[in-house]
Amino acid sequence: MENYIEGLNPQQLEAVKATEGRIRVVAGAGSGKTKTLTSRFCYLVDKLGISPAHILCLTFTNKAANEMRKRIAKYLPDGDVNDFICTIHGFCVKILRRDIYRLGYPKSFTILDEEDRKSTAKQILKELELDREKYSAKNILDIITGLKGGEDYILKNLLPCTIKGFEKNIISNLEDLDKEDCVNYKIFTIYLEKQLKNFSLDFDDIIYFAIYILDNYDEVCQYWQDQLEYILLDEAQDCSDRQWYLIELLAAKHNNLFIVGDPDQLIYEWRGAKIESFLAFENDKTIILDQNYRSTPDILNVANCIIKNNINRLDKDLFSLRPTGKQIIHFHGRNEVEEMQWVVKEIVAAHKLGVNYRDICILYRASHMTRCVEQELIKKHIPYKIYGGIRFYERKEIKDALAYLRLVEKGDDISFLRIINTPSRKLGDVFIATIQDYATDHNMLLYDALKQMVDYDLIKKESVIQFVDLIQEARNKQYSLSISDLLDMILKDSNYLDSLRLDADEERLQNLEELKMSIKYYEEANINEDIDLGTFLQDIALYTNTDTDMSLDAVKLMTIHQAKGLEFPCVFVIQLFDGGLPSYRSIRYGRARGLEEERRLMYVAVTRAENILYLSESEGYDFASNSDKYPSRFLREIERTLFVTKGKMNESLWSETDKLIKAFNNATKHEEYKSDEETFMVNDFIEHEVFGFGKILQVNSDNTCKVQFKSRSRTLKNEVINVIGRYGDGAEIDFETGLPMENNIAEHPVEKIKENKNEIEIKKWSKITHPIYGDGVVLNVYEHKGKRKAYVKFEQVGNKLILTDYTNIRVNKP
DNA sequence: ATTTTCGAGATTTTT
DNA sequence: TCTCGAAAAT
Repeated sequence: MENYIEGLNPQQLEAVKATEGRIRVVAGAGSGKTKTLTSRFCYLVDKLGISPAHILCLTFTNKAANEMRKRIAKYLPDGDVNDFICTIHGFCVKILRRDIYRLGYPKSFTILDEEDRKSTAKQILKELELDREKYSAKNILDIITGLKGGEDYILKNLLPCTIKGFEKNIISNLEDLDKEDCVNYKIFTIYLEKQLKNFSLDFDDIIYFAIYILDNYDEVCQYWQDQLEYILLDEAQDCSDRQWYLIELLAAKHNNLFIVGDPDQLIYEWRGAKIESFLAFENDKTIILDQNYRSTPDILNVANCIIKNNINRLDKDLFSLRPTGKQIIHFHGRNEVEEMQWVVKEIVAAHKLGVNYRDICILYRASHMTRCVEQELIKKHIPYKIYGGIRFYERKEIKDALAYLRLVEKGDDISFLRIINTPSRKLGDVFIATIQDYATDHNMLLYDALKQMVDYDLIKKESVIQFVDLIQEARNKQYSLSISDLLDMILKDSNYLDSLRLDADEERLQNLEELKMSIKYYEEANINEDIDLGTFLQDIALYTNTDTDMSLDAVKLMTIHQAKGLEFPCVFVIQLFDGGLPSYRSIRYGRARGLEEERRLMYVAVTRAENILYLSESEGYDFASNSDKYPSRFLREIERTLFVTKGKMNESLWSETDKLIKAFNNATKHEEYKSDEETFMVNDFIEHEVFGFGKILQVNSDNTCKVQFKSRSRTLKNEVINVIGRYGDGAEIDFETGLPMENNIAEHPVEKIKENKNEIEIKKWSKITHPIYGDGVVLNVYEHKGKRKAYVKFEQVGNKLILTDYTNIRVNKP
């Protein structure tokens, strides 16, 4: 039982044992992040006697959650696996299942995946007869995501309006909007209407609705805050603002929030993650894990070379104590085929030397890049498996099968439209339009409309009557049959299986068998729980990956995004041309932020490798960016001595890359990274997220400062430092406490706060009480970036905090 | 009314 | 290479 602590290094151990308060761990790639998290979980249960039911452990992917659960189960003898090791979305669904009835939604609300959203968007295109030149399905979804992410949705209470009368609410705002916005809001309204009609939430809504319920129903909020004594958050750098808001809300009572992340591995900026959120996380203690146990020093050197070109980051160099390994190889192909032939040749060679296929991974930026490697792998009869790509639950036959189940359970329009003519019942657009009209006239769901029309003898088509009979029968048997038997019945009676057999579609049939197996497995795993069809469908909607058999002895192919958090002895990063990685889409118009995110992606790719790293690219023409291919600028950033180039390469290609870099630099929008109008002055006392307290020695013209920290001075970007005080010339700082030495102190600012209509001063040495942190002493009051801040030492927390919100503070009489 | 065929145009990343 | 829509064929 004790052994979960074995083999931890001092920093990891510190992170495990710092159980109370807000702890931030900056965990570099391969620094034993998962190990630290699992050990901490076990420590909480084992040493502090906390029930796993009171520990929330949030991850970003199901894969990570499963891995975590598996590892923890190994140490906790009872097999005491709890429900609260899950993804953020998974946890929000738990919140919603319990309390969404308050918003008038059924417990078995539907979860829409991307394809469902897309088909809804297409309906809207048709209904509004939008100009196809101007609007596409993707376009519409972007508008909707944008509006949902915008302030209006939550703040102006549009979200609860999805329950009733939202239309009025939105339309009343229309007059203020110019024409284009008007169309956007119209699209948005119709989308919400469709969602409401079917009681369906998309992935974003899952988070927003959970926040809404917690914000508006105090007893619900209390319930969860009480329950969750400790919260652990994995991959914290990829949290969006909304997710942060949710997590902070959940943690507000016990305030034991432990976050682990690596700013250098932030690769979801495009989904709302902000590097600043992680850097600005207010914390009692920051622990840095910078020893890498995964990779050889050679590989780490390459990674460090690349990532240090990012300006907006924490300056930390990973080190490895492993012996020097195999040199990194770069291959240049004259064309794509040559590149892939070389990759496959190296795989064959490695395999002959005893490397298992399963230990080899091929990484790429975009999923369509698999094509060319696949061809070569097939030719040489090398087993391989693509992870992601068309995922299991996104396959047509699986979605069809699940749509049948969903139609039985809920009768929603999206499922209905998906399978009403699958397999073919010889029904076309005209037929569906009549049903749609009927449904609109009577304000009904499409399926209900169809059923009524059949009941009233308005439809006499045999195939349709059969269809309705089938669904009705399935509904009758819904509670008496197991889910797998129910599915069996539906697939047989609907002739879905027969239609596949007719096409001799062996693979699809096999996939359906696999689905049945996984349903059986699900039923067995939850045998004690009261699962119904609705719960099952929600669970499966979140579970987009099968990612089970990682053990299969086959070469792995995946996107870099999917490889996050994984490691492989041998890694190939392919298609490293400029425009591929960095992707031309991210860096056009000179987007500096875009380029930095791509660079982090490259960093993630390189740091997946344990022993051997291959980097390959080739000449030719790229359809996507409409340009010739040249080596990636990231290859250019690697010191030449750190890798060897193979293949016939004309050195002049590098200068083409250099031209691209130059063009980019000319177009770069530097204002993205411009610091605030903050003035930094020599002798200002500052605090840095990681290096702690320091004093400014020198202010440079390029938005950097030279800062004296305890043991050494560093030159840092202004953005990453925080002024905490200004005490006049010659003042000295205590590097431990951040306080000025007693001599030479200039005047202290005084902050006035309102309490019960009376103004009360807080100033240095004021004693205050905070609702969460308890009693504390004010060490300093200052203004930073236009915001009032108090620097306070709290007794209970045992550390100092910067407070920005005084609303709940009580000042104690001296 | 449905299915097949053909050609043009587009291609990131995920819960 | 794949996807989508329109036109032709069934």
